[in-house]
Amino acid sequence: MTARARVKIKDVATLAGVSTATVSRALSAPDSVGPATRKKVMEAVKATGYRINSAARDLRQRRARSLLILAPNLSNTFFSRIFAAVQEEASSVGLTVQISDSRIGRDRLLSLGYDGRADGIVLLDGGLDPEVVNGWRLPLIQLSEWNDAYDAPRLGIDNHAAAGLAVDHLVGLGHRSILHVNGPEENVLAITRRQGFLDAASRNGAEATVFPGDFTLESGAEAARRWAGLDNRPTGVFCASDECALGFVSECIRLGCDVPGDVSVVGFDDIDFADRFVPSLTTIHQPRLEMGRAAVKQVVAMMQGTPKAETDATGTPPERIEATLVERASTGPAPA
Amino acid sequence: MTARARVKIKDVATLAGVSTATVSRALSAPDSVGPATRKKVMEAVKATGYRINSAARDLRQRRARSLLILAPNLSNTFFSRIFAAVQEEASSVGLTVQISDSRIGRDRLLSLGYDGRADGIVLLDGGLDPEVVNGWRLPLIQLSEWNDAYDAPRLGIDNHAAAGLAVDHLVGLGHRSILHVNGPEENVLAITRRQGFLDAASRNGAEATVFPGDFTLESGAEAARRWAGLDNRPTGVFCASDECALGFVSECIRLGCDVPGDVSVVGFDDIDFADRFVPSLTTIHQPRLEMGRAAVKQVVAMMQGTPKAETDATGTPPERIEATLVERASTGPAPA
DNA sequence: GAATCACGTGTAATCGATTTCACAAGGTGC
DNA sequence: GCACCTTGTGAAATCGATTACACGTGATTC
Repeated sequence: MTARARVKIKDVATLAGVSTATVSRALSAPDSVGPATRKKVMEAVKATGYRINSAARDLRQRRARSLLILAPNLSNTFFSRIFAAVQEEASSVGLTVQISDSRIGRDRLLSLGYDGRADGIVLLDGGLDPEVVNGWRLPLIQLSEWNDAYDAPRLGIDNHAAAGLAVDHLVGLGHRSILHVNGPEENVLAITRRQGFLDAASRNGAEATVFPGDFTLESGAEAARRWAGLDNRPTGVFCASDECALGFVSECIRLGCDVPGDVSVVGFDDIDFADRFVPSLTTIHQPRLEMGRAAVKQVVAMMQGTPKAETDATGTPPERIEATLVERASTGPAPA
Repeated sequence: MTARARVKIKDVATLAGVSTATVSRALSAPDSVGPATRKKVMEAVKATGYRINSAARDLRQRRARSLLILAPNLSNTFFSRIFAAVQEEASSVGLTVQISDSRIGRDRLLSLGYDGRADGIVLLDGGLDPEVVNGWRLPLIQLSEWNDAYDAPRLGIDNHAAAGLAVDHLVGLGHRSILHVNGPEENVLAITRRQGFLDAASRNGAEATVFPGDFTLESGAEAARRWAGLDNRPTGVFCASDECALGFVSECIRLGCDVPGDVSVVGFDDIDFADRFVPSLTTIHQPRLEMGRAAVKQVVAMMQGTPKAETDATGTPPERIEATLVERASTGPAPA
């Protein structure tokens, strides 16, 4: 409550009549000091309103009790729930969270993982320069997106198989010609989903078409206009993201087509609006809460020294988290 | 590139044949060392791959070059764009960003603003214990939400007036009976918007009704069901948030009502989906990018020592950022 | 030519914690 | 009653930077 100068451990020590070493121990390992001393210290702490100075502790302990989250676009709605999960889990084990757009300058980026402010990284971007990523000597986990050139474990759903779920669902409803609205060309997720789409279509003997896209609402709308102009319109559509799917559906409705009467649309991610949109969106559900939590748990495990041999083996199979298809109102039987 | 132990300033100094003081100066104030020395140092830095240890620098300089953002719910789509703006602006002035849910435990929260890890706070939550907030002795700005008990400047739109815009718009379209779906009882934004709604309705001589809500999609849907059960349904609806409005509209459509044919709906915030929803949502636009940027600029100014007298004057009028009404497809003339 | 100044640099103190090491006091075992 | 733990504590080194202060050099001023 004292509004004077910052109180430091020395002040607490003086007030309690002990040494700073004892105060430090009383706070970080209460069992290592005598009960009477502990009580005196705690009282002095309370009386002075002492709060530790993290910089000093971080310096001495050479760690920051902090995690860094990097994502290519902080305003992306898909990420926000992951941020929340990561922050929650991190906070529960006493770690603070630093967040940054991963598309800041190369040098700034390098510094982030190098300045000792974080002691673990959750990376949601597979598009960074591998040299930068591998240059960091910090426990790091790739979440959702990945890059084979990164020398770090990954965590996420099986995107190839998930795309298959979408195709199987559409085929099961009788759709024989299916369109895929792709994500950005160079994005691993997009590439994997696209391949999963093609493989599943071929496995099911369905006709497959692919339109370019970039995960955004606009690209979905654009694809819808292009789709509307086709002679033989595919009756089933699998979009590489929910935003794209929502854009597609909106534009269809605007163009006077009925969803799912004229065309069935499946999205990917199950973002918050997916079930509130009209029609609600059939989509691939990614358990983002679970993903965020698992990522933190794994980074923390690495921080606590999982044997190096295990963590930096490039061949480590990615940890898999189950994705499921949620059937909603944007898909229905193929029109006759 | 050397993969050996972390290199420190001493190593650079040795390699360059100068003292650590000179290295430090060469890096932080290049003009203060001779050109030849500077060159030697820079080369040594490059050769060793030296990166500063922030903990050491933070300790010595008693600052962290870091901003803390606090929001009541990190996965809220309204905030994500603000986060992005804050991060971008902060990064551009060399600050890193720490993020946390503001509804973590009181003690953890206190520590966040007290442990020297941040030297400025952007607070997006008006519902915290004022004792905690005022206990922090850090430049702090209230963004979007505010609390009169916080002893800190605020930044945001004029919510009272903005609600008026919504009402005026509906009245202008001929609606005489208007429903407001409120936000959480104790939330300042909700309270202010509600009051703005009531005042504007009375000023316009329109009939006003208020339903409870909590900003969520579900509460909007719930309100729609309740609205549908009324004998004399208001024809205009003003929701305290876009999510709520989207929930309301979705549910209306589900119930077979036409928007805006049977009922016109106005939202608040202009989140990303607002213009993609079908029908696209008429809403109050909050310039979140601008808000985030302005907040950072102001905190930074405070950090650099705007005279105390100015920054902690409780009577400082809140900085105002202009909100506008965006007319889209969810509102139309009142049915005859 | 003495006094003064500007400039570049090094030495050492400093930031505020943690942790190693040493040691005193009291308890055990034989 | 001696050797040997165990426990609790303090003194001082340490983490890795920044910076106050002092000093040497050469230029400027009168």
